[in-house]
Amino acid sequence: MKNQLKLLRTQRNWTQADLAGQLDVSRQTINAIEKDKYDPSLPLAFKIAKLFQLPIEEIFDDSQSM
Amino acid sequence: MKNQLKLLRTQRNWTQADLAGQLDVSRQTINAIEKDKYDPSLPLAFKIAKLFQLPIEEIFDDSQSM
DNA sequence: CTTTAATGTCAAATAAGCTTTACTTTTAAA
DNA sequence: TTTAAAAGTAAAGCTTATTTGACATTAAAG
Repeated sequence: MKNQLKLLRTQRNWTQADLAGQLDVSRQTINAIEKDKYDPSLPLAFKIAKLFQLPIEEIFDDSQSM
Repeated sequence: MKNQLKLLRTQRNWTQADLAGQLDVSRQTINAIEKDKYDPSLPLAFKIAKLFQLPIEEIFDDSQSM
């Protein structure tokens, strides 16, 4: 599943560690999601969407997965 | 995390097994999500949203979680 | 060029999502 | 009221998400 996390983060001049801090997850989790190692849990996806004030569908894109 | 899965399903007169079949998951997975035993993965949430043609935020509600 | 912050990655451990099998309880209809 | 379908539940096992800790690579600024 592709996502816009890196774009949204860098637009705000946040480091992976900054974003991780705001979301209460580890820096490695942010890195893994940005690098498409795995998808976030649904609750984490909600938290991300809320932080960026965007619908989940505008941040994550499942068009090829499953 | 609360969700509208049971409502959406019963509105269509689908059994848990029907829905599970369309989503390619087990009947127990549908039951567990409806009974709030756990949250679906993000890819499954996308699949559910696509099936019901609704935004994820209109099916799932994280207002109290995390 | 060198230092330092940021990013990438890996391994081991734990937690959460999901499956299968199997059984019990509820619902509803004949 | 019996029967069958649907829903609920539970255990064991597998997969994926997340953490921590550690180390390597990249970038960018002095």
